[in-house]
Amino acid sequence: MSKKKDRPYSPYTSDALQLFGQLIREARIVKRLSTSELAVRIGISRALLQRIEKGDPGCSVGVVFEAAAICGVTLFELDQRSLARSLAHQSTKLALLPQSVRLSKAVVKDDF
Amino acid sequence: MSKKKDRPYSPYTSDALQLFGQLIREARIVKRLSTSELAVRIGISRALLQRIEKGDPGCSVGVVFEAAAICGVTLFELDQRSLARSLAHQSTKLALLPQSVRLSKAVVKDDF
DNA sequence: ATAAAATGTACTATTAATAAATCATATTAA
DNA sequence: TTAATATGATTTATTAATAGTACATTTTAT
Repeated sequence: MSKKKDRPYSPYTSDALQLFGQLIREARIVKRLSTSELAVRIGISRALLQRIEKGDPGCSVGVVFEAAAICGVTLFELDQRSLARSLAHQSTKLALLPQSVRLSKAVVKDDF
Repeated sequence: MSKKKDRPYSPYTSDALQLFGQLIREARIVKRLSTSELAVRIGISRALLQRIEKGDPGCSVGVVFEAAAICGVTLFELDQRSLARSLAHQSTKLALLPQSVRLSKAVVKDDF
């Protein structure tokens, strides 16, 4: 049976997921943690951690990021402080952009 | 009511999720795409895209990465080819590590 | 100013993620 | 080698994610 959604993912997404999972797995092994031990630290089941390490796209992004954080795998190649600063900066930048996107009709009366 | 799981996320994870969502939002606006238009391209509902842009940790990592990919937001700051190469390299590296982690008993008879 | 359109929320039904338990297999310290 | 243990895989019950819809609000081109 197996009624899973089977969403189409781009190769870029699939590769990124796999790479991310492998980075977590490598970090875990280097730290000499078993899947059970790490799962407990993250607060998830061992089965879920195994899916994360395999790059399963169905895992929630929060637990995947948390697993990375606890393993010491950086996100955006930024440490905690740099990440906080980037977020603040990005928030400011975003506030300056238009709040809603609408297509402007007739560019400039379509001149010349 | 409201029986949501309420997992504890570290500040690092929360910040990373928010930043990621904002990068996607910025890219969408710069490309002059409405949330509806982008959602269609990603193949998800508009509501889900809005949760992604807000940095909701409950979204599945696959759709979040796919949204980024379609918006042109890079993962690991790598383009498609570099990402594929990194994955290949990481796979090789991982194959050289021990397949299972076990704690070696009695470090050195606990001497000091 | 105003009207059209985008965004923000909220609700429900359906589908999928997750935890927990179990068993089989693979791995490694001794 | 072998015995202990980690890993892989599966199954079931529970909980949460997602799509779809609708409606209120905000935004912006005119």
